[in-house]
Amino acid sequence: MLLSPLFTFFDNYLPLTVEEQALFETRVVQRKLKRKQLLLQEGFACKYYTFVVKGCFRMYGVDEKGNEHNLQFAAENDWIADIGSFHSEKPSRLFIEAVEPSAVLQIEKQDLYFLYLAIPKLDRIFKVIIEHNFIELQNRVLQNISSTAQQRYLAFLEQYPLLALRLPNTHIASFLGITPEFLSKIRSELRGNT
Amino acid sequence: MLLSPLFTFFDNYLPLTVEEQALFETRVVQRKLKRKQLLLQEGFACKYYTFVVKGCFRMYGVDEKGNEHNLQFAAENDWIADIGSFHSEKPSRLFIEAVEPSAVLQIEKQDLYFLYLAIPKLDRIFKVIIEHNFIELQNRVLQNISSTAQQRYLAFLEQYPLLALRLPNTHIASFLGITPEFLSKIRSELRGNT
DNA sequence: TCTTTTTATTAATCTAGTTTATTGGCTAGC
DNA sequence: GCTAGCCAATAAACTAGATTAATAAAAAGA
Repeated sequence: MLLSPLFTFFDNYLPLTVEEQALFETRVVQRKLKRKQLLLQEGFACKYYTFVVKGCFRMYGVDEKGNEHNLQFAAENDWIADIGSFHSEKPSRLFIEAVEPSAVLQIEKQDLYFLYLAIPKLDRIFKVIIEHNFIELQNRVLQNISSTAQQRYLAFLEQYPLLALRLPNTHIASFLGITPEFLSKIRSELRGNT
Repeated sequence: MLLSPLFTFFDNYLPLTVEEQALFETRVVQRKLKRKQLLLQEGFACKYYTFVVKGCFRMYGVDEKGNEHNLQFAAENDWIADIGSFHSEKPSRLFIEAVEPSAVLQIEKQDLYFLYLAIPKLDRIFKVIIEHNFIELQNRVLQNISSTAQQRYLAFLEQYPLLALRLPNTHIASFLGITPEFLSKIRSELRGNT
């Protein structure tokens, strides 16, 4: 069944009953995306909370010079959305793009709000999910303000070994806040090449 | 009354009933701190979720060279805790220090968990609080990977004008991920001095 | 008020990371 | 199985920001 990865994911927090799952199912839509297809575009409100079933996404901002900066990646069993824009319905400043051919489940705001009321434990579940994401992000900020690019790259490899294999280095460099050229230099130094 | 700032704070999300407030009161302790006094020390578990009634705190990590890196500030009506350590009860890698003489309200883990069960809307409230903090942190990460130190300093002044007046520049520099000397240079450039 | 500790500033030198340009290898999609 | 458009690597010149050191200014607290 299509939603089973999502319910399995919830099982890690608080399992939903069969009735709750049925209710959830009526409010979720599935979608498939090709490589480079956008889930969210700057200037538009983020309409969906998205759960990744298969594939990989990146959320990024574009600066005044036109450079892209990867803020977040999301692969299987991750959620991705511009949460601020989702709740406020204001235009987002971010993009979300499929890095690979992907499959997702999406919930609209009105449906998520309905589900929060109908299934109170969802407040608890999403509170814990976002707490986890918050902790991860806090570690990243601490890394950013206290470590060199090489240390951050090594930490990235350690924390996301599978993502590191799937993503082009240029996306990893952008996530780390350095240029692809400098990442290339770091990699060659780590290799020990002259 | 001592807890009124906290209940006023909750009113911005979902107001507590008088009964709920009374219940809350039995699980909260107040505490006063002198300048430089620690709420949390590296190596110890973070025992409390702390709400700042008066004063100002900084949460920071110390790197292998002994340099401090400010991860977060918290002033009146902010919450502060090492959330990961609080839930897991594992030793924290962070410090929380009073930057000014301060007054706080604190909840222990067992009490917070009790309150989550007794007052279900607290799940909702804390979900929204942490969502706000998450969005703020995400903006900061995007800034860190995409802007120069000067741009980050100007953004800090704009976003936290009052904090900028209360905090020594050395703490602001550490928050921005630069040295105090370089912040001094930025400030002199902004002043237009030769 | 006075003393001690903390904080801000300046300047010279050094380095991590950027910019720009060029090359060759891949791989997606036809 | 070709071909166009990515993507990785390298290198030289350049710049944002770190480091070191020394002095001035300002708060804290008693």
